[in-house]
Amino acid sequence: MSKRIIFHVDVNNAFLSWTAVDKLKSGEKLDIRKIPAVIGGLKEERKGIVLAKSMPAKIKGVVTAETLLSARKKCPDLKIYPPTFSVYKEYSDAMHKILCEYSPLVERYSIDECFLDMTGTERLHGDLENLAYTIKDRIYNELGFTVNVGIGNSKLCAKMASDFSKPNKVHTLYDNEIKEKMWPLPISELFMSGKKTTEKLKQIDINTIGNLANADLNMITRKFKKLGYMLYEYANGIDDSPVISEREAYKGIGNSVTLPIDLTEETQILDVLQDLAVQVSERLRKENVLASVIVVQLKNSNFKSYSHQKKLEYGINSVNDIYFVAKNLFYKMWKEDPIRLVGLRTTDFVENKFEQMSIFNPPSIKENNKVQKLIDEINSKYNSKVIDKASLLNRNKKY
DNA sequence: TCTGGGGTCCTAGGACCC
DNA sequence: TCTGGGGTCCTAGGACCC
Repeated sequence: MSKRIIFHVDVNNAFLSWTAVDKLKSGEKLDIRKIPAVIGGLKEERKGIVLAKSMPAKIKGVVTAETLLSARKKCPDLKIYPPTFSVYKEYSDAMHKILCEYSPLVERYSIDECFLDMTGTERLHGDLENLAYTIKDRIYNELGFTVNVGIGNSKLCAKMASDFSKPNKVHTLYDNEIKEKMWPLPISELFMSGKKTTEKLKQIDINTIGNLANADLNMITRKFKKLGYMLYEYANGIDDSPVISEREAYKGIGNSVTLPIDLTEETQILDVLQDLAVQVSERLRKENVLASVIVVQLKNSNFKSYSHQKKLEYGINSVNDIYFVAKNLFYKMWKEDPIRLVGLRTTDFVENKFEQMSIFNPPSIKENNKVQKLIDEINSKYNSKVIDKASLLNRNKKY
């Protein structure tokens, strides 16, 4: 069987590039890619970290994920712009649309990355490396931002290749190039070898991807279990995972929020939890799913995270039901420590159409849901919270 | 460097059943 | 009686990705 040919298209510095392009398009003269600039949260709300940085900011030592405060210390003339996700979605959609012209199999891996399965398209497109350059240049000419294209015989190799050197580059990492191009790289560069795993691998003298590829598989799986097996295969360039063009259904839906100040009062935290229940239940109903596991996560002022979850015998998606379960979880778990982050996640979806009843299932759920759906419809029609829970109205939003 | 928010998957331990 | 071992489910926590 002939080898697959996979492309990985990765937007260079996506958030910053997209903000820059959008500003130019709306008539601004300044290209923020050419000055020290970052995309970051609002620092008054103490959530401020650097999400993306321009090259001039990088040269001054600004790194991703550091606080805006610290970034500004390194670079006093730094310009800070908030992320605008609706704009990012537009550019992401536009790029995806172009890519779909070249292959029927395009996978949206994240907002700024796509995989294309180009296997067997040579007769249509001619030389595929040339095509990669064509695609890259077309995206720049039509949309105004640069991308990297990685080419390989698997998704893993294509992805590793697109990471080689940036920006605006095409790289290959075919199976016969793995030894020469991938094995010399530090182990931290390997997909799925994060900070903790990299540290552990270094402790047993595995410092490069090649070291892992040639290590004893038994020893690796003993120490790292399933992750070890996977990393060993990755280090050898083995990855059969297919390019999947349709988005897989969500396995979980949740929201969390880092608060402007640590909360110490039970009622304040419950208010936040109720807000999250509103958000999460709206999303569940939009996807038309019922969740049977509810997870509440708290992070305290010392950055210690803890969570509690509840498995139900039936699925729920109304605000009242979700908040009820979440509230009970919260009572069980809260240690009366100052809380910095509150999270609410739902997983283990059950089919909405087979609405299950059980003796524990309050009979009001069905009626509740009808009302809830109606509220969703009205709110979406008027694009705002025309109808909301009365208890959410008069609340002190500043916490 | 006083550290976001959206996800997925894995593991270990305990409860419970046979 | 107070002792085994396997299977399954649930829970809490941790690691990784973008």
